[in-house]
Amino acid sequence: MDKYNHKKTEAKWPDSAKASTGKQKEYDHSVVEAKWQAKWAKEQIYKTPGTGEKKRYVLDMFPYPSGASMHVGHLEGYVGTDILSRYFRMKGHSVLHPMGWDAFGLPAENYAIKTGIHPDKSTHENIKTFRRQLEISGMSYDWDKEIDTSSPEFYKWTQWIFIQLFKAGLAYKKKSPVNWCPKDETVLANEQVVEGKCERCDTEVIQKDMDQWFFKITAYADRLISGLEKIDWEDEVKRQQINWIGRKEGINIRYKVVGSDKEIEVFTTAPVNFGMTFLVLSPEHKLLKELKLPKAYQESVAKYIKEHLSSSSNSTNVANKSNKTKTGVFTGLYVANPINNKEVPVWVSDFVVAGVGTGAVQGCPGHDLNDFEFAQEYKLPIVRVIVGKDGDASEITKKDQVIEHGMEGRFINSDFLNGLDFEEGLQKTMDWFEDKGLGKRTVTYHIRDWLISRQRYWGCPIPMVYCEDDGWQPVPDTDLPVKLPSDVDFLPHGESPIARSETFQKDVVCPICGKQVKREVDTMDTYVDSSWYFMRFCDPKNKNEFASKENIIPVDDYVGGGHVVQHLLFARFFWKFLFDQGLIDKSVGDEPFLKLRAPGWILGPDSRKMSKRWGNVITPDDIIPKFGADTLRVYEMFMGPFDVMKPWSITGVEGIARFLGRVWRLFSTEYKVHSTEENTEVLSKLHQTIKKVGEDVENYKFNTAISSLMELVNTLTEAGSQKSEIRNEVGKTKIENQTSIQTPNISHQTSEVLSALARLMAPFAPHMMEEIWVEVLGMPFSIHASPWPSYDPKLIVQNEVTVVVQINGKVRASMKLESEISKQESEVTKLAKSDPNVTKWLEGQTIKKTIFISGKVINFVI
RNA sequence: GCCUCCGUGGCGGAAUUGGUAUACGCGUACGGUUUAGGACCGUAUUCCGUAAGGAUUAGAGGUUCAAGUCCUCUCGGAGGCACCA
Repeated sequence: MDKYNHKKTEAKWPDSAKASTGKQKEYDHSVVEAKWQAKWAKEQIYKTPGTGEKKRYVLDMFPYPSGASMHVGHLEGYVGTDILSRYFRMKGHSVLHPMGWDAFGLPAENYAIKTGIHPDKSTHENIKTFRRQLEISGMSYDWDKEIDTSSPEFYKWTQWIFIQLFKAGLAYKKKSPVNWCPKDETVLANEQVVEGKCERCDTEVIQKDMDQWFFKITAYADRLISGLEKIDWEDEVKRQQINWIGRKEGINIRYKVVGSDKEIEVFTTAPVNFGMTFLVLSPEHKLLKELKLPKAYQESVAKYIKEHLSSSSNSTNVANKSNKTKTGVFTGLYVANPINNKEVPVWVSDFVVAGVGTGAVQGCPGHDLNDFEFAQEYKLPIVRVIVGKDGDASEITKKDQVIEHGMEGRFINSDFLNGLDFEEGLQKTMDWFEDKGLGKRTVTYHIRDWLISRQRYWGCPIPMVYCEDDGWQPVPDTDLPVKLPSDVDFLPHGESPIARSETFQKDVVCPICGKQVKREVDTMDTYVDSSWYFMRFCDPKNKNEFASKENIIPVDDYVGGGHVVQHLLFARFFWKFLFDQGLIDKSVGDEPFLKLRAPGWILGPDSRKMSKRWGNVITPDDIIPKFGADTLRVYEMFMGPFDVMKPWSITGVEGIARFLGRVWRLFSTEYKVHSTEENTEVLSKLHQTIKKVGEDVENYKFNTAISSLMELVNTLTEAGSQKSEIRNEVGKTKIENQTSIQTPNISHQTSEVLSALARLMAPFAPHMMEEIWVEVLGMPFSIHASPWPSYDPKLIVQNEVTVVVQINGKVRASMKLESEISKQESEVTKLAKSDPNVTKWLEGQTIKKTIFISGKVINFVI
């Protein structure tokens, strides 16, 4: 603990500048940062330009303003997008960089239950804290575009979009088994159930039959997969989305139950029907109630069903059962396999899940691992119909002999399929069933329709009324928004607290017949708000539309973590829907987030996740008063790659503070480059850095951008100190005494270098660079509105390069050569052979081969 | 169980298409400066060795003139999916 209690010790910062010379102007970050933050706000320099050729939308996933304030980990993504925004503004783009609040949500309501403080009040207090923390961090948000999902101006349009979905047949109310969290007393979407538990409170989720609102996201399943090809996201995230959607092509086959007129339909992706030896129904299967079982089996089957009826039949996120041995029971029934006219037994087992496919599976144990395990457990026959690439055609008795779909193989023991390739044979089998009218090719999905009803208060009211004559009707546009009532008690009673509001149901009439009706009392999942907020940012004050068509643009750079499946999938669904409705311009495309990056977590100094529990939470308020926002920003970006986890280090922060101190002194000390040689070296370094920083920023490689800036600063400092040494000898003057920045005296040549350096650093350390720009370099306000430096490719080329001499691949010497010479093999060979280190190794040897890599390496093989 | 990504000094981490491994920063040591300092400046710092030299990117093999980078296996870590038919 003591190592990290920097809060307690009075920091000695920021008096570094004053220390080295009594005359130098001090850099007091608290004064400078406050000064420029006020000026930037007053001059509105971050206002989104109304017009502009090169529009660029840079967005953070907006935060939920929780009671705990922001910590330095939250800031990482915000600093990244801030650097991008500042960089693109300097590059001449019209940047839209807004911020807002995902203000509805359960924690505020739970807090209200505990304390009696209204969610509206606590949420807005939290927003104030969050906004202040962002402002003192020097963020360049256009605050004119700020939005708050809990404001009626915003949720009016959430409701309006709901109604559009309803009118398009994509919002519907249906009674179905749903995930119910007994602690939060609300239903949850499948996406919000993690390992059978509530995502928020970790309570075991139970199943309940309830009448709920759904959005038909399944209608977009295919497009949600195919659209991923067009966008720049991490492959990992794309894969997770594809996985969640879970598209599978296969066939539904109907089997006649022997001695009955009933049929059982199974879904399979791999109909290896000559290897089918049984059929399995899930315990929930409807037919089990309809079929007449032989007496001898009735009792055991009923008992099995009772014991193994899944507690969460609808959810595919059921509790972990996969490691258990499979159980099951024979029903006494048989079905006929038409392809070989064999009868196979029908079993019941809970390894077959009701919600997947048809809830019934054909058992082909030779070629499916689950079927194999089941067959082994109950001594059911195992027939081999595929030979894999190992050529083994013997009886299958071991797990690793099972050749599954997707592996290489050829058919055997399968009549007309014999000799066919695995995949080809499956297609032939499907053709056979389709021809006979016994089956039909189908596509199944893992994704379910999105359940959006919540029995909670602090959310957007669902704008629907129920009329006994006309059914569910949307509230007319002119009556929107349906305002959230304030006269409620928050204690949950298994229904929405709004149900107990006296004002909410007052004078509500059916828009069709005018009869007195009741409003829907449930609210929407907060993911509905976040599914379209980024569109509202394009036109946040529009009173007539959710956002006008000409203003909506997709997000170019979207930064945020988590929510990989939920938010990103839901938001893409909304965008595609509104796009299809013609409410988004066709030219901008049907994907909302063109590039997506997730910042890695910042861990505590103890390498544990920051949390109150470990006492390792560090907030911007712990750092900024002592080190300044610039130090915090540069440190967070320098820590490591943007997208990986990394631990906080207070000595690392101090290192950055030292670096910025060096930068300040570099500018505030008279600096000149004298000889031509140093001059070109410095210029070459500068132009290399301009190129590298630009490229790195665009690729989110902020850590290496900063290290190259450090190298440039080191080069400049060295060049400066060489000059000072000369003066020391000649003029016998001490460096410290000769400088003062009161009247900057900077040569033309130098100011070009320094002006470029200041601009390169401006996105990272905006306050100090503004101070340097205006007060030291005497340039007009603001550095953040000045153009990004451009580089000259000719100046990047170094005139001296190092060529390495290898013997058998081992480095034996290196030579500094002029660039031109380093490209000539004969010249380099001659020079290399004359190097004493090389001759020593080559003595008495014959060179078998020489490999020459122009300008880099010459390798002699002996 | 399956899939994906990752493993580089005391630490965080750099390294175009295979072409000087350890950039940059932290820490440490010594020296300087200062009334003093946890500030600032300088030098050193992968390991072994006085040196010449040798070893080194989790471990073991392989391809290559040349491997942190490509291939195979093993170990370790992170994440995702998890009876998906």
